[in-house]
Amino acid sequence: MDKEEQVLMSFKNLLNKLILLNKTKMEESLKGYKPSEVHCIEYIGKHVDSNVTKLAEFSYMTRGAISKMTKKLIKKGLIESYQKPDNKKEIYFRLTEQGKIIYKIHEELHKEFRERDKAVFEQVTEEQLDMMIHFAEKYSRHLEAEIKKQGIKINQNKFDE
Amino acid sequence: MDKEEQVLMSFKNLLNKLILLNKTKMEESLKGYKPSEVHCIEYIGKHVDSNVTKLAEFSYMTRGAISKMTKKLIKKGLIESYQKPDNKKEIYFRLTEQGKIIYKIHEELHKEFRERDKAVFEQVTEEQLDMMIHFAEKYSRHLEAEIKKQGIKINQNKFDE
DNA sequence: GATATATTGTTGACAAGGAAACAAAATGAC
DNA sequence: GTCATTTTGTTTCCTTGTCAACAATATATC
Repeated sequence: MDKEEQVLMSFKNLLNKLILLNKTKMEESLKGYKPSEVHCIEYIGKHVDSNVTKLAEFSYMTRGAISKMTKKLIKKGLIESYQKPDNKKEIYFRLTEQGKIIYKIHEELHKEFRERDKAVFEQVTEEQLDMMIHFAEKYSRHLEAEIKKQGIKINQNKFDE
Repeated sequence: MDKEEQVLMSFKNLLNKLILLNKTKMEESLKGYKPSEVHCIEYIGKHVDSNVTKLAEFSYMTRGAISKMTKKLIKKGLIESYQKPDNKKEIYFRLTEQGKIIYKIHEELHKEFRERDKAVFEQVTEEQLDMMIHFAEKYSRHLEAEIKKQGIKINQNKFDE
């Protein structure tokens, strides 16, 4: 295995572990809420006028899946939908009071995770962090161009958090 | 969003795009074979005496899921199982001739992917690659320790390829 | 304006994978 | 040796998410 592959493998491994650990932690603090649901709440909490399509793109999931999930979140009373007077097609979401509580807890958890991993980040310089971000974004843009070239719809699944 | 978060977000984004693109490419070349199946074939091709448990650990999936998948792969004639005379419990897998063909095609695809992304890697130095690998592995080990501390079983899903 | 095309959200059928319970065998404790 | 514990693989039930078809609305073209 050469270095190119090694980089990607180590990233995959890292994120798998991170997902596993954080998911387990989250299930303790937020019993009854699935990671994908919390993820959805997080996005809605951070973006005004989020709708099914935008959520799907952000989450790398299909609109169908998001449609079902938002319905469930509405039923659970965590989000509510609304429309605008000049558009009868698009449906937007916002958090309910209960949803905001979940959002808050999730934020706290994130802080906890950061605290937990602080030691690791203390061992790299800011320049190194910048370098990695730059690399990942450059690579991302390269893939983005390839995806466009192929005419692939970004709707498939994977890697949330 | 601070830099710590930004690094992880950019990694997630990168891998999501990579998975999406490679998956689509793979579905063209290997019609009828799911990414998880190919992934499984890849592991079996690379490791002698692979069994359900090892495959599960490697793939971040449950033994149940792997058990079902290997059965399907056997039915499709891509792998075969065998046992050792001194162990009536463990069941090992190896590729059939047909499986080796799939393995080969997958290898070729990988080369193709590397070629496609060469330009990105040409813009970073070997030291930078080393640095990133080192960071990811260090972080991984940190999480590994945390996971052990919590007594979590590594069995959940996510991030293959 | 009218009409074709694209976008948005929804649904039902289906498949993949997780959780938990289980049997069989291996390992460990004594 | 015997008995308890652990490991391994399997199965059943259930949840999640994809796919594809669809209706409703919006946008583009003429």
